[in-house]
Amino acid sequence: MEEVARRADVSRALVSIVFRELPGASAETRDRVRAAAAEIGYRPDHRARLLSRRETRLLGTVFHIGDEFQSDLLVELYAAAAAEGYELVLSGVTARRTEADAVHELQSLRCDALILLGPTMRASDLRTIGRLTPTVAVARAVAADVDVVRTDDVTGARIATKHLLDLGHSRIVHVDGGRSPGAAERRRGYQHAMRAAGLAGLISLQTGGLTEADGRAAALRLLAVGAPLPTAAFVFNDQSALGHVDAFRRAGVDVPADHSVIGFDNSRIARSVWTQLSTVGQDAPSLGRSAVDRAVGRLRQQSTPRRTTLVPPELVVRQSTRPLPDNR
Amino acid sequence: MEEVARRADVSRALVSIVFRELPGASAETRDRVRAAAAEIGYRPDHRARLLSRRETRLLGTVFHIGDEFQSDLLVELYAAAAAEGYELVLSGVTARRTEADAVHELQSLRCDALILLGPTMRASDLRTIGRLTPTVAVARAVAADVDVVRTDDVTGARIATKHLLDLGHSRIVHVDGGRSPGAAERRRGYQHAMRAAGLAGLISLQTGGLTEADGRAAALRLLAVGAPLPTAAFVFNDQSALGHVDAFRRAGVDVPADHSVIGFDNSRIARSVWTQLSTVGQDAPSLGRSAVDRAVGRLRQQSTPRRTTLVPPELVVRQSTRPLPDNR
DNA sequence: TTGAAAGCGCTAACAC
DNA sequence: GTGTTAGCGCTTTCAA
Repeated sequence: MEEVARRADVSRALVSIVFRELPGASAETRDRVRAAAAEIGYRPDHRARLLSRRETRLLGTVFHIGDEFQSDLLVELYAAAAAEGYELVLSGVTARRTEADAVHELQSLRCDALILLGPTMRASDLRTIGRLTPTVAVARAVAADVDVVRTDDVTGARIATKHLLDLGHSRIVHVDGGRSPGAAERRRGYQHAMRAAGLAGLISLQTGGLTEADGRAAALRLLAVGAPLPTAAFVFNDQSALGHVDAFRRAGVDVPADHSVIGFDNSRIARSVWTQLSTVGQDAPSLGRSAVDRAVGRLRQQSTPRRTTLVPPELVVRQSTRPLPDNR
Repeated sequence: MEEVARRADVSRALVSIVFRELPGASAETRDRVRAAAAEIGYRPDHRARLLSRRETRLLGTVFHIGDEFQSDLLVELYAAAAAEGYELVLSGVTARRTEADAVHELQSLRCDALILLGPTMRASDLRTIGRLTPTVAVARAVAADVDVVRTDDVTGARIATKHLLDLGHSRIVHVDGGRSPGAAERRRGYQHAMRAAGLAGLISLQTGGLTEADGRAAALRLLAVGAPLPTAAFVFNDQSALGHVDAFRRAGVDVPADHSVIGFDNSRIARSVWTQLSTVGQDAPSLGRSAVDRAVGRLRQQSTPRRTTLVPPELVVRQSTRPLPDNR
């Protein structure tokens, strides 16, 4: 820095001002300083900067490595953070690196706030973290006293069911997510939609889960009961929906001609030409923006009450859902 | 730190020793210090630590957010780095955040070495980076003067082709990756294997690419030519292979009964029950370990010549490849 | 715009 | 084991 100052023939303080983009230097001087820095390849030392600043302007983000949807979120978080003048610091969770490990790393960096993607830790641990640092939990309902930003699962399930209803279906089964996060909400949304359509009597729930195997098992149970089969199914998530479709097809049922299926998540596999699965997609851009907004908002105004932000999901119609044939 | 020292009734220096796990403190003292730290929730300030250390013991890692395989690598890198006493710092690339941006962040943190996953930047830029900081490029062949750790594509292609040959096939087509990274090597491996089997005359190449659409287009071209169709295909990657399979099936060809297909990458979609694609998998654990070993090795011994480490891939047999029926 | 001074919370080196 | 000193490379504050 000293060297840059010397070359640009200004003071060290001025170099600092230029690199922090603060007022107090003429455009001409800024150019001169930047040129001098470029000459010797100077780049401000981030470590020193962090240490000396009162606030780090760091948003620590914990994510689960390999999670497809969290990747989408990270993309949005990077953009939103930059727009707010904050920097994102990533800390990944793996089988051998716990969420607690990841959080500790970020805490020791003195991040101003923490954004936790799909945290699975105990509510009490979350609360402890939240007391120390402003914390936003994303994409998971948690009972701890922290800000939460997540998709409105009830609405999502209602949208999915409504889509099938609009296509003329009435014998619609819901293969649920068992005890998975969000499963209760999606059951509720399905039931609401059915009741709203005056089809309370046709509400039909099958216990499912997160995996293809879960979807397959539930489908086999349905098929074992025999006719009348439901003409449509709303399945907890895309993975399970694929198992469901596969089981129905193997049993000789034409999907979607004789049986429509809609999933949830808009995961990558649902987009493949192989599957072309209709589904409900989470709004990653909104979730990302909201998460950063909440974090930054709390930093600006400490006393805001913690609250949950619900982001509505959107219907994604592909090839696995069709109007009910006239003869059914 | 001062406060911890006071409570544990030791000097600040001792606290430092305990937290760095250096020799020079009795077990009893260590316990006392740790207890005192826990009492007040003390955790060493990472920023200060980084600033004062001569070496940061940081391995900066640039990865492309959303890339499935790079996620697998990150998991291994975290483990390998920890084992070597280094810390991993992640910096993600998105549509709006370039590799250069990601690298700059890591440089300003003064990472001891850089690990770049699948770098797509120009060789000259890579060279510039490599001159400043020890750098390892992973999973991509680059002509710059940096260390490279990548899968042995030639061997992988040979293994895939050999698998088909072992099943009795001889009319084996290779749908290649066009100008994609690795495509030339895989073509070479295929040709080697065919020649080694005395089938040079049956070598058949189709121009393909990275996507399902590419695989489909190549398949349609093959189908248009009419019989005799190849009885097996080795396709550049899993995605393209799925397009290939889909096109053949739609044309009434039974895969795998009448046409075996093997892909490359062992991507998540290949593992799905839907696809059950035989493929060639990159050895993520070895690649990750090798990358860290190279980086750390160079830090310990600056003068090591730069070199490329080739990691052999492995055959993954699933349901898309079958022995050649006797009547063919 | 400048210059000076203090400080961020550690590590490192050394004498004790 | 202790205590001291000297940084690490910035930001922050203040008076000029």
